Amino acid sequence: MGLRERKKLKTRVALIDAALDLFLEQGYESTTIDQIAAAVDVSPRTFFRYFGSKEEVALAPATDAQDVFLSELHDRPGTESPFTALAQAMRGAVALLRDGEPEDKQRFLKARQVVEATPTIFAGQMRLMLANERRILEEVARRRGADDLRSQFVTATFTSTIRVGFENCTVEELSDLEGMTKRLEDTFALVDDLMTPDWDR
Amino acid sequence: MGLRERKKLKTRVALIDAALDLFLEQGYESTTIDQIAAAVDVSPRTFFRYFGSKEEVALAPATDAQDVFLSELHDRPGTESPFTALAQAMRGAVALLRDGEPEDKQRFLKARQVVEATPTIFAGQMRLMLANERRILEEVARRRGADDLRSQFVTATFTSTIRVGFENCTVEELSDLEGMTKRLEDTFALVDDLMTPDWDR
DNA sequence: GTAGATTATGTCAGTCCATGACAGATGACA
DNA sequence: TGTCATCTGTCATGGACTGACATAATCTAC
Repeated sequence: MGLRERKKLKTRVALIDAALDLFLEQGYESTTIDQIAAAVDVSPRTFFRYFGSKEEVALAPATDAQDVFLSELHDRPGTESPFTALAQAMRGAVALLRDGEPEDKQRFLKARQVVEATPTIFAGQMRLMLANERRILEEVARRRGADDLRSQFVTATFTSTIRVGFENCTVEELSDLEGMTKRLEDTFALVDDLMTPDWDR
Repeated sequence: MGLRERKKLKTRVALIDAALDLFLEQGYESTTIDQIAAAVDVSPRTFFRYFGSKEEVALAPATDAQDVFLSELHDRPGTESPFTALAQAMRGAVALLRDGEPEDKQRFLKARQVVEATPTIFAGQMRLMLANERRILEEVARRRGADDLRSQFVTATFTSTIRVGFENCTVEELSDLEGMTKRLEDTFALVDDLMTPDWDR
């Protein structure tokens, strides 16, 4: 990797970190692009060369996490039922974060706090999840061998499950991956309980 | 109702109609507040006295529809299971729209087209639905006698069901309540199929 | 290492969304 | 009719974003 590429990556991460710290400190709305840019010592115009909007920088960690999830999903064995594969991919993504760089984990947790505290950002995350849902649907349809209403429902149920799991996290659990994992497992277990056997086949 | 009050209501509806027509004609992003205000012959500043943001005017019909739904939900008999009550309330809300003023119906369908065509507005609608979900959860928890994870899941499943039903609408079905109704019924039937008996009790 | 091509960055000007302040217009009501 | 409350327009401002252009940094080939 050349110097230029490394420098860009560094600036990008610096912008995300500066933005998240400012958002947590003084709130998303009252933080200006000028402040974020000044903290990293770049011009405001440069900020917009890295991120298309103020919202995008707040959602960058979530976006990255979703990419990790999708990559995990593609690695799941084809024998697993759709929902099992989705749940396992989620566990895999969380495990990667847990065993990875502490800085990445911190960044992810900070971003989650910002998302949770800011309605407009929360809506943006929903948009991300729905965009992702299309790619998840492809995988579900592939495993079930049918791109129909039922595949859509399986996919939407997974999205709901993740969402409800996250929503139940208390403030302290938001800064702790273990707590988040437990909430997710509880919700996965409930789905197993309420669905008819092979509902996702 | 006094003249002043009637005039305000008239201006509000005129702003919504003008905005929706412009959004459909030239797209949401490329429509300016100035254009909307000019079409109704008020100052741009006045627009913001009726709507807090450009997004709000696009979501006004959706907001009204959700209020109707909640009111229907409260009217459902207490003997119905939570999910049944939710589905029936939805049917009731659609029926009200079908049998009501043709203009209201047209406005609702136009707004749905704009929502469907504009990602940022779509995200906004998600935010609306999630805000509503809290009030729906109260009703579900009341009927089940427990404000727990399961009540949350029932509520989230309902939201997903509505969303999937709407998503499946083709472009022509978006301008036709009957088509939308059929999609919703298909999705309700699927839920009945995939869930264990009394899953929502 | 130097020249020339690429690409990143800063500066500047401009548009649009959104909000506060104030003054004038209009409906409400005794 | 006169007074009061409320609505509206005008003006000024700040902050998000974008296009255009010049400068500076990196890369590539020699």
